[in-house]
Amino acid sequence: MVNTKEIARLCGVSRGTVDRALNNRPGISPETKRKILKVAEEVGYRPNFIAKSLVTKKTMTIAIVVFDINNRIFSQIANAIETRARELGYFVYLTLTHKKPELEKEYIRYLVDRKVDGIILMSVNKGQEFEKYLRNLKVPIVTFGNKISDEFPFIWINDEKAIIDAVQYLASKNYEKLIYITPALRESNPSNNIYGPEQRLKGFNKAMKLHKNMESIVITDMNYIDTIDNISNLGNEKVAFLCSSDIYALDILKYAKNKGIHIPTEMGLMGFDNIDTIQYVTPSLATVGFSIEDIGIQLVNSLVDKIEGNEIPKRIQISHEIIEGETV
Amino acid sequence: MVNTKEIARLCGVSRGTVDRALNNRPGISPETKRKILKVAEEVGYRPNFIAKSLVTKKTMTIAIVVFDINNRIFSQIANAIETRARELGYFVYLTLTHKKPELEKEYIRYLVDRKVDGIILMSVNKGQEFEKYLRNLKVPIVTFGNKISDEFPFIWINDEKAIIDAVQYLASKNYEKLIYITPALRESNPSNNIYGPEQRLKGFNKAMKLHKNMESIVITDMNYIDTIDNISNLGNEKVAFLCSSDIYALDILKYAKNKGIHIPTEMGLMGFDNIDTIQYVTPSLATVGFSIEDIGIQLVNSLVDKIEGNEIPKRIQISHEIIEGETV
DNA sequence: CTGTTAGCGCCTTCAA
DNA sequence: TTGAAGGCGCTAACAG
Repeated sequence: MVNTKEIARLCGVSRGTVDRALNNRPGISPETKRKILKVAEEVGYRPNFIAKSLVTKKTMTIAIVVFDINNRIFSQIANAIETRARELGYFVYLTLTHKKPELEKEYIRYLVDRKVDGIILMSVNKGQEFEKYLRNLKVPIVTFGNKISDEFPFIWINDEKAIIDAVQYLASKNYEKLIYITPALRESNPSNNIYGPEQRLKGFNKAMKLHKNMESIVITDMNYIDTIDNISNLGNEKVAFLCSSDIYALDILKYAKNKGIHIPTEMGLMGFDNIDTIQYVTPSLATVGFSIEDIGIQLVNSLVDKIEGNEIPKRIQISHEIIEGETV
Repeated sequence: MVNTKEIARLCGVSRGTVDRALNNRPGISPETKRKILKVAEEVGYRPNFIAKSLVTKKTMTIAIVVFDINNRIFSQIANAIETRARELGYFVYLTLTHKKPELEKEYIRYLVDRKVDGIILMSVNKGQEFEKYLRNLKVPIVTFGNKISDEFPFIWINDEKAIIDAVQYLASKNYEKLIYITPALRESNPSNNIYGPEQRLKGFNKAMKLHKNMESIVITDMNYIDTIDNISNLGNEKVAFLCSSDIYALDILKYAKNKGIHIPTEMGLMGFDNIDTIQYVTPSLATVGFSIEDIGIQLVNSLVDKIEGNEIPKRIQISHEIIEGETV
């Protein structure tokens, strides 16, 4: 691979002049510039981005750090992030933590060693120690899904309000008893960051105070299907299952079909996230939707803003809406 | 950020010695090594990966270049690739081409400028010019999905045989007429690489020669639902729809439900890919399955092998299987 | 065992 | 307008 030194030799000029020609810097005659560009073209010159990064201290690289992308919602976000980042000239590292706090810390560390310009993070870690860890890294960070603290910009919906709206919607459909499914709460280690699910649960509890005539059960079990199976008295009241994520709702839908339980006459069902998978199921699933793509775009916009030294908002709230469906 | 020069100064030794301590290189006394490591620890020294890459000419980075990851199958592959790559110490760039040939070429070029060690590619481009382009880049490449040529290692199932098996399976269920759905064939520009869909169609045509008593129609239209709607005579023979991808099958399933067409009594339906989405639909979709995770792992293994200078097989064939379902 | 020197390929400053 | 020199932070080769 030919470098600027070689081009300088070929053109009989100095490397500084070659640099001026190649990077449109002032202080060079049109002729020599033309000549240099011509030679560069001929020999197929390509700048070494690594060398450039070493001196400019800019890698034009950001990283997305997330559990995994098997869950639709994360792959959709990653897709949006990559697309927007490329528009702004950034390449993106994909980094999966598999919900392991130590791995997450290690990977973030490595990314900083690699001099990424910024990080988009859905964290498994939380707490003061972690905040200090991130702070010391001195790398621009924006977060989504699981908030870390007010210090790190958070771009997401209002989970609490969204669940309240969902409950309100179910109430308007005359349900008398709600069973809230949120397995994440027990599934993960207590030291893990589960801000999202926590906010949603908080919303649920608040909502129940607003609807005092409604009964409620909260299931935090990963074997929620078994648990449901044991609550066999679906008889007396009009009951609905509200799930903290569509994937659980889909599971329950499947269960109900197998059991021959008719939805929505025998039980109501509502999800959350509006992942694209649900468009293929029948009856169509009621859920809470929001623009995942918008989140991805805003994450990148904010991060790049921060990278460029601007102040950015600590919180951007994405709007949500109730998606009606045949399951309620 | 402190560097080796600073540590050398603090320890009163030369940078060479510091390097020996930090990188476990021989030729250093245990004491000085201990001392240097201690100081490095204290000042929170972190190696600059960019600088290191510049001299070693290794970035420990690979890239995955693919259309997008909205399609489940690609996000599953990307997930597997990232996971395996991290195990081997590589970070991965996610690069989406949105099926635009020029973008793909440009991005690959940039990745090479960034000195990625290798590329995992599902190509939109094809042809001799493109092959030459890749060859000149002199970067290790492995491919999946759309083969480019025998020159570039290809890790994938045998699409042709898989469709033949699918037809065989449908024949065993006594279907008399098959309608093959493969919109990709017309959806994309003729100069695009659609090796996968082409192989599958080839398999379908071959299979039809083996089953001369069966009728067949091939629909290459993106508006296949409309087309199907016009073929209203589902009356006489026992007919099945075979789709080149599960996403089309899911679409048809939805259509049939809306139309009140009963599956499988009034028509059979079979997909391809076995994406995880289908586990939630009823009736359960018959399809062709294979280990997507295995493909991801093998892609990384092969690429890294090649990066390390070893010869790797030009073709690794992943096995497939018929997944039975209630739709046939 | 340790220090010195010379790069990797680029950018930046200062002189000429 | 151009050239020369120095440095980004690290590795590598050769002396001592």
